[in-house]
Order: sequence, then structure tokens, then C-alpha cells
Amino acid sequence: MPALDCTLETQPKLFNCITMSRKTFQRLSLDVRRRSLIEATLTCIARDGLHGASVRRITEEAGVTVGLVRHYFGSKDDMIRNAYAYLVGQLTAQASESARATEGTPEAKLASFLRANLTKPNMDEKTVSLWATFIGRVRHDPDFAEIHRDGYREFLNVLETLIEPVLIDHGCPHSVAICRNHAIALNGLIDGLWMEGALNSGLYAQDILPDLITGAAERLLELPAGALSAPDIALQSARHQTQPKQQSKPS
Amino acid sequence: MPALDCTLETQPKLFNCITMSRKTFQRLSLDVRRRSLIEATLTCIARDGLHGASVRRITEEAGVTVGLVRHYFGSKDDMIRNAYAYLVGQLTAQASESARATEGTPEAKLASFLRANLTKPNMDEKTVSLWATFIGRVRHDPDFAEIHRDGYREFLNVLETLIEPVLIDHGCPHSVAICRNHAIALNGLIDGLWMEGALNSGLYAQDILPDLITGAAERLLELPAGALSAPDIALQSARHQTQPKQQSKPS
DNA sequence: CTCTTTGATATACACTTGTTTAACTGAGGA
DNA sequence: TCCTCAGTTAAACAAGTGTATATCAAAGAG
Repeated sequence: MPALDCTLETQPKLFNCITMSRKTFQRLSLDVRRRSLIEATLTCIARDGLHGASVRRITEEAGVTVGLVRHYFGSKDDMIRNAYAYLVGQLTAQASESARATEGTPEAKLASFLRANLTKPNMDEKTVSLWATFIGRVRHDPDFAEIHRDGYREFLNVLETLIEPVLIDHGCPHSVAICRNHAIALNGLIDGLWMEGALNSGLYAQDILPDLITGAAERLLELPAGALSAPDIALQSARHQTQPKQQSKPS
Repeated sequence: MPALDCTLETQPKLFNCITMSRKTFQRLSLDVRRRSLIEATLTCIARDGLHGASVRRITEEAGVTVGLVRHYFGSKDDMIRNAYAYLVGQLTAQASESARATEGTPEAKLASFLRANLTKPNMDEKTVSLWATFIGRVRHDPDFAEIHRDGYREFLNVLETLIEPVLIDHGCPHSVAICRNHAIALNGLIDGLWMEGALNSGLYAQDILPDLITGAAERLLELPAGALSAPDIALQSARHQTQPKQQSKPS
């Protein structure tokens, strides 16, 4: 019986004014507040799932009261949409950055990009969990679909940009169509391994994945063995065109 | 204002007894009812998302009243868990079946399996949407995690079984470890393409995927070109061991 | 310093949720 | 035929949901 609560609720304001003080607060800029609410949203969805991430829990996580949701976003759904866009942006930015930050040959850049996607912090159970939760809404919400499409396109573009110079380096065909198909396949490989790897069902050790994907990418792109897994060594022979189409077998 | 509802609710039973008749119903067997509730659950989650699939909507979809949830399952969560297990079971069964049903060479079987995963009915937006929604809960619920792990293991096993004879046929190394790694990579490729393909962001036509994955799988397994995409032609040359390590380039 | 603005709070509201309980009824056995 | 039992309904329940509104106070402008 909620009798206790009811007696309080009969005179809530009076009680509050006399015995309690209103919560102190800071007036923050629009960007800061929006971001803190968005990050609290992601935290709650990752922790409690979509159904457990109520407005009250999210605002409590952000250290504010429920009214601010309406103030900074039109509604809870709008806030969640913004959180999804924020997550996708972070994901693609991190991946792109890991490739851009790597100095060296195109092979090294591509290898770095692939490995980055299958190691922390990119390959993270919480992130994958969040991502899957949102993917489940893409079908029902056009805004979600657009966010997904933009993120996917960006990812494909980055991959194409990384793949093409590698193909050129090894004297492989590198038409736009070929690069695109390679990007689609490689993206599928990344996505699948990223997801199953992060969920970590315990069927294999997660740390085999970086080597596994560089090896798989070599074969997918028909590069000589070691072109990505040991770029320094393999590149020299490739550059000299001694055995540009050499193929090896796993031992 | 819910005034109308309130006036009715002051004497609901009396009103019901005098003017309305109780809903007619059938007494069905345990299996039939459970299955119908499970399928209604999947339908509702696919249609309304996880947050929109309430007990009332699900039971209405199944044509029964809310009380039956407690009768056939302990709770709504328990019903959803059963629905997830049902979905995973269907998915793996369909995939295995498509491989088993194909008569012919190991290459044809593998190719059929790969293509089946990237065409209807396996590659379906509704199914992928459901799958992603559930994956988002794997992290929070040990039962979900177990269901996921079992499904994943089953899928890997099927893949290994399909891959090994193909490798043998082409004189490739086929140790257990090699088959396993190939299965992991190929599973990642399937998962990623299946998901992004079904979500169909419109960046490419979905019908390029079956050919794309057979080509990619040939290169991943280092088979001669056409071994999977045109198994009848390629197999003969492979069987005669004329060019077991031949490598081709995309035109 | 005072005034004004508006970010922020606290509360109210209407509604939905998952679960529980009591009443009813269809179908098979004696 | 009647009786019993379990499958099923219908109603009630407490808790929680997202949103709206009235109030308050922090910080900058004059």
C-alpha cells in the first residue's frame, strides 16, 4: 500500500518549502547539457537495456531533473535519436582516426584500420550492445534509418580510400567497381567479427581476431601473404615486383 | 479525460454479465498455445520494437487474454526468452537445411549455404531486426547469452563441416585449426553482409550479394576462381589437379 | 546594486505497464 | 447425465511511464 507516499503527496510543496531546500544547480551551455544528457542516455541503455532506460533514470544519471528532456529535446524519442547519431559518429570517427593517425605505407594504414576495429576500445561489448539495440529500431524509425545509412556510407568510403592504394601498390586491378565490392565484403567481415568477437561467447579467444582479419583481408584482396600482417617485410618484395602475385598457404 | 472508462469501471462485472457475453474460447494443447504466444511475441517485437511489444499487444495478437502469459510462461521476460530461442533455432535450422538439401559436390553445398544466407527468406529485414533487438539483450541476461552462444556454436560447426571437404578437394591444408579459422572468418563475412544487406540502406542492390559472397569465399579459402560461383566448371579442372593453386583476378 | 531572462526544478497528470486474483466455462471421465 | 478440473477470461492492482506546467533561482545586463 502506498499510504506513506500519499500522505506526503497531499501537501508536497508546503513540506518541501518548509523543511527541504530546492536542489542547487548550475546553468550550463546548450552543448554541454545536451552532450551530458546524450551520454547519460547511452550509459543507461547500455546498462539497463532499451526498456529499462526511462527518462527518470537517464536524467538521474545526468544529474538533472526530468523537465530538462523536454527543454533540450522535444521528447525522449528525440533524445534517443540524438544519442544514436552521437554513437555512430564516435564509432566512424574513431575508426577513421586510427587509420589517419598511422604513418607509413597504404598497407600499414589499412592493417591499422582493420586491427583497430577488432581491439579495444572499438571492439567493446558495451558498444556492440548499444549498436545492436539501435539497429533493431532502424526498421521502425526513418530517422534511425538515415543515421544508419550515413554511418554505413562513411565507413564504406573510408574503406575504399584505404583499399585502392594497396591494390595499386601490388599491381592488382583497382577499378572503382572493384574497390567498392572489396569494401562491401571487407566491411561485412569487419562488422561480423566485431560483433561476434565483442559478444565473446567464449568459443575462442578474442585476441586471435586482429591477426585473423589481416590474414583474411590479404586473401580477400589477393595480396601476397604478409602484405598486411607483416607489412614491413612483405612490402619490399612487393615494391620490387619480384613476386607480385605470389600466394602462400597457411602453415 | 477517462470519465467514460471510469463510469464503466464502477460496475464492470454487473455490466458485463447483463449486457455482454464472455469471450468464447478454445482449450488448446500446451504446445500449440505456447507456440502461438511465441510467434505473436516475435510478430509484435518485429512490428513495434521491443519497447512497443507489451503483454497486452502480444496477447491480442495471439487472440487470447493477458492472463495466459502467466499460465504458460512465468513472466513476460520468460516468454521473450523463449521467443529468442525459437528464432535462433529457426535460423540455424533453415541455414543447415539449405546446405543439407543440396545434392552434389562439397563446393555446391557450401555455395548453396552461402547463397541461402544472403537471399530470402533467410536475409529478411524483419528477421535481422528481431535478431539485432535480441542481441542487444545478450549482455544483460545470462539466458540470452547462452542462447546466443549455442546458436553461434552450431553455425560455426555447420560451416566447418562444409568447408573441410572443399579444402580437401582442392588439395589445400585442412587441419582442424585451419578449418576453424576459416569458419570464424566466413561466419563473420556472412553475418556482416546478412545484416547490412537486409537493412538495405540503398547504397547498393541486394541482389549482388550472393555472387559477392561466393567470390569472396573463394578468395578467403584460396580456391581457384569459379570454384564456388561456377562449381560445375571449376570442379573438373580442380579434380584433375591441373592447377590446384591457380589464382585468378577479377576482370 | 537591481532587474530580467531563462535554465532548471518540482510537481501533477493521464496513461500504460507487468502481474495477480477471482470467476467462469469448455471438455473429458464416471 | 452430471461432475470435476484445468484452461481461459476479466477485472483489479500497484508501480512506473512520458509529458506538461507552474515555480524558482542563477547569472548576465543595465
